[in-house]
Amino acid sequence: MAEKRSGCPINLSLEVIGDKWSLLVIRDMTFGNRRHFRELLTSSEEGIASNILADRLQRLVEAGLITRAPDPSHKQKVVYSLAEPGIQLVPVMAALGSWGRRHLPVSRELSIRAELLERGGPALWEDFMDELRELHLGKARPDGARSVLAHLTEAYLAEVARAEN
Amino acid sequence: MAEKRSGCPINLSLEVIGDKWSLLVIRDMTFGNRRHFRELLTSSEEGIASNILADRLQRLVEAGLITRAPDPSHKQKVVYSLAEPGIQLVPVMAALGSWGRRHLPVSRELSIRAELLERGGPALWEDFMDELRELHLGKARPDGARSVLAHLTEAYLAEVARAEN
DNA sequence: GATTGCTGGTTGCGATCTGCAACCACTCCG
DNA sequence: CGGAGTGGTTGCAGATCGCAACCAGCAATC
Repeated sequence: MAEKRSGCPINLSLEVIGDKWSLLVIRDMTFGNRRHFRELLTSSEEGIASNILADRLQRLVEAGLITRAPDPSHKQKVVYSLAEPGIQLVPVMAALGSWGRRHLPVSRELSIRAELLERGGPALWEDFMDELRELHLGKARPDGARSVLAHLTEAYLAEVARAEN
Repeated sequence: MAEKRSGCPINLSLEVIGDKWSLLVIRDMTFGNRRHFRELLTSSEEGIASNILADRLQRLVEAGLITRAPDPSHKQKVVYSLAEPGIQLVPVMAALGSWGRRHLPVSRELSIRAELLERGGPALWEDFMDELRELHLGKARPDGARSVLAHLTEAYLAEVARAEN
């Protein structure tokens, strides 16, 4: 954070999320709705180490992408939430997912969400971001608004079930 | 490259371009039309070191994002070109640029391109990618097709000139 | 035909980051 | 009180990074 190699938007973005783990943490919070340290640690597909996770969470809080708050239900628990800048990474993850799906050896189960995000386009991303604002920032939204998260998760689980048969 | 922590598209993408330099090299090739080692080395806003540049170029070639070819005009010269997967990173860079422009302390000159890419939307990106296919892959395209690169570069230079006054 | 400069790199080395495993203080539940 | 669960911290070996210095081959210059 001290550094600032140049004022280029791409460069500055990379200085914040240009490493192998930060965006995966955001991804799990966004698509997996994981909010606690242990959830992020043990449910990670890639097996992040606890010290790396602690470091990344701290950095992301400092950078303003996520927030950290005590959980009233348990005095030692901590809830991590996406802040607005973190929520707005949805299009970035969608673009990255589309690219990876096209050019890299992805697994079908894990790429179904990327496919749906790509097909849904910006309109779907906006709905998803509104849903995240509700989940993470407590902003109410109109009754009957579709749950993109549930849609994505169902599709993922269906693929998992299909792969097992 | 040997690793493959998971089959998630986002994770796999990060394993290829998830570091602080790879995407900057692609950016300079894409928006600055830099094709030679020295160009990439000395014109880099961020001051990449030569060993890092050499390493990243090699990795990007191995990953299939760019190609390396001898330059007929000078037996020791080498030309680096974007391959199709590298060209298709345009939407990723556009998304990353939009995000950075919104949430980070960018400089005006360097963010004008991100702004134009954002305003132009996917239609502009497609034209730009077609132009890159012509420049890097030699694929002809219809006469009279607009040059997005020239447009972006002019806007950038105009901003530089404006900042000096 | 020696010099000078440009070409794409390589080498050495210290600092930093990564990844694994073990450990810790605290809190809630029974 | 005992045990499971909480968010982490600590130690340490190995990999990676980043800077600076250096290098051999080629081409134009003097």
